[in-house]
Amino acid sequence: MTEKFERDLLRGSLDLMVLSVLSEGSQYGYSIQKRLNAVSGGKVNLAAGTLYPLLHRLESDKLIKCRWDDSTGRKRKWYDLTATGKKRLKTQANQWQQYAICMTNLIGGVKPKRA
Amino acid sequence: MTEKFERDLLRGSLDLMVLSVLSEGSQYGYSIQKRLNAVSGGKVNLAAGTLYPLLHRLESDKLIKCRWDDSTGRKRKWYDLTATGKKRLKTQANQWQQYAICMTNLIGGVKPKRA
DNA sequence: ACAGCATATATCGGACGACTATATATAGAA
DNA sequence: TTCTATATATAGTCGTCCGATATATGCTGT
Repeated sequence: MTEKFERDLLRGSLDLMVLSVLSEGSQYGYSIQKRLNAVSGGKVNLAAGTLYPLLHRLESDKLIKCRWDDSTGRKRKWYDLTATGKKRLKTQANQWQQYAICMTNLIGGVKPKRA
Repeated sequence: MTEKFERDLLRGSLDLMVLSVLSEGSQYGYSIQKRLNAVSGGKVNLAAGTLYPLLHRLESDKLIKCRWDDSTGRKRKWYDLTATGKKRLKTQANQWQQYAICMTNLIGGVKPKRA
């Protein structure tokens, strides 16, 4: 059931999704994956081949930073937002909201299949 | 100034945008471009190299149909939604709204865990 | 008449990212 | 031991958004 969102619908907001999740606190890749899945009711189900390259990209853009840590009993790569990342999160979220308003106007105008 | 939305933000919803515009009635490529620009306050500014291939794709998917007409004084390629296209518009709009809810939750701070 | 610009459509090639497939390794359960 | 879930990684594929480029017409100003 719970069908996934279409591929390209997520493109362009996946970065924002991950940054948002990380704004809740430290996470590692796998936990981000599970968190997004939970929050979306199963509709965002990132493949590992999507997630890890994405994290590497965010890291090389200095939006997030990582550290290996096994003090929780298992070796994991923990990620945190950088200051730049927090700023980016804000501007991206803002832009997304403007985009959403625009889309809502467009779609909203769809409605009436005449009386 | 009105900056354009980031490239990939629109990816995945451009089809929906165009279908929405066409639900208002017959339009030709150039007018769709101008209409989206107006509705978005200048933030959606499709390149011709984006728009026309997109229209061709929607047409080959039988979501829209076209006819050349110059009775308005100029030769233009007019597009209309097909029955399939109208159906697709509804399901896509619906899916987008679910996606928007999901994003809003995330951006909104995902808020309180448990309880 | 002509220049210049907006209108109008079209295609090609580049860039980039989501996804599939594949690989590796460890922890816990059967 | 075997199987599954956890955990990370990369290579290759594919779709599409966009810039560049091409062509043609209509209008406006000089």
